[in-house]
Amino acid sequence: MNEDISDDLTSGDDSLAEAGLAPLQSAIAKRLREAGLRPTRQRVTLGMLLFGGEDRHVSAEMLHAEALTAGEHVSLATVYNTLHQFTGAGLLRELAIDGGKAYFDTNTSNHNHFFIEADGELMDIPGDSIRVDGLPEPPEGMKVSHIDVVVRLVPKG
Amino acid sequence: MNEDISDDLTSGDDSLAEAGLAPLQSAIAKRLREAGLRPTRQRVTLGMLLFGGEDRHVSAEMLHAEALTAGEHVSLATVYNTLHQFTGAGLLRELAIDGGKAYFDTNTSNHNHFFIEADGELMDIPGDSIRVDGLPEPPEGMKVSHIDVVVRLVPKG
DNA sequence: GTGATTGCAAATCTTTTGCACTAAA
DNA sequence: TTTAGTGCAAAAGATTTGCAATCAC
Repeated sequence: MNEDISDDLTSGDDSLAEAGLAPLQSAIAKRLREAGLRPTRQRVTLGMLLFGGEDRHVSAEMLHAEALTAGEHVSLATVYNTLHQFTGAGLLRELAIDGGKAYFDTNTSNHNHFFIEADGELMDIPGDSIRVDGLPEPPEGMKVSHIDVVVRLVPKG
Repeated sequence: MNEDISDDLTSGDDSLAEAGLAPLQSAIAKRLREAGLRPTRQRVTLGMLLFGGEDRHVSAEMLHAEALTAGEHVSLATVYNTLHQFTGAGLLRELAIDGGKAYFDTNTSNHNHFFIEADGELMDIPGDSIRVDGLPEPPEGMKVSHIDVVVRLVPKG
C-alpha cells in the first residue's frame, strides 16, 4: 500500500539482471510474499516489468515478449497464470475493452479509460475527473463492485 | 424506427415457420432491405430471433443454438457474419463485457449495463438514468464516439 | 523432502477465412 | 445471369490444461 517501488529504479537500463535493480527485486519479492505468492524467479521478473515503472496496460503476449527481451525466460503459460494470480491477489485489474484479448491494468485504483478504437490504444483517465450520477438501485441482494467507464474515441472530422 | 415488430408475435409458439409469424417475417425483411442487406432466409431467421421480441443480449453461440432449436438450419459461421453485418448496419451494438466472448445488444440506443460477475448476467440500465460528468478533453484530433458504462455487481454481504 | 510452481505441448474455445455451392435480384 | 450470401471444414488466435521436471521453503 505504501512502499515506493515505483520510479527511479527502472530507468536507464533494460536488463533486469542489472545490479541496480536488486532493491526493486527485493521490494517485488516482499510484495509477492505479502500477497501470499512465492517469489519465484518468474513472478519477480514479471512483477518488476509490471510494477517497476509507471502504471501500464498489458496483454499476456506483450508481457511475455518483454520478459524474453529482458533476457529472462518465462513460458507464455506461466505469464497467463501469473497475470491471473496477480489479479486474484489484487495487484492487477483485468480490463474488458474489446473482446478477444484480455488486458491487465497495473493501476487498481478507481479510474477510467479512453480507448482509441482505430489502433486499440488505451489511456488512463484520472479517477477523480469523471463522476457517474443517477445510478439506479442494484437488484435485490446485489451491491456495486465497481464501475467501468470506457470512453471510446474516433478521429475527429 | 417505428414499425411495431415487437410483442405479440413471438409468444405462444417456438417455430419460426408458424403461419402467425408471416407479418413479422416481412417486417424483418423490410428492415433488412432498408439496411442494405438482402433478406435471405438465414438473415430473416436470425432477425426474427433478435428483433421479434424484447431487447436482448446474445452471443453467437446462443443465437446459433436458438436458430437450430427453432428448426432453422444456419451455420455458425453465418451467425458470426450476420451479427457483424447487423452491427455494421446499426441494428446491433457489440458489447465488451468480459474478454474472450463477444455479446451483441439489440438495443442500440444510449444505455448502460449492470453486469453480475458471478453468473455473467447482463441487465440494461435505461439510457437516461446515468449521467457521466467531468469528462476531460479527448486527445488532439480525437472525438468521443460513445461512452460505455458497466456497473459490476457482486452479492451483497 | 514436500508441496508449490513451471514448461511444454496438446487441448479447448471463440472467431475468421477460403472456396465451392446456392440463392436473391 | 450475375453477384451476394452460405456452408463447411480448415486455420488462426487466445487461453487453459495435464503432467513430468524443477524450485522455494
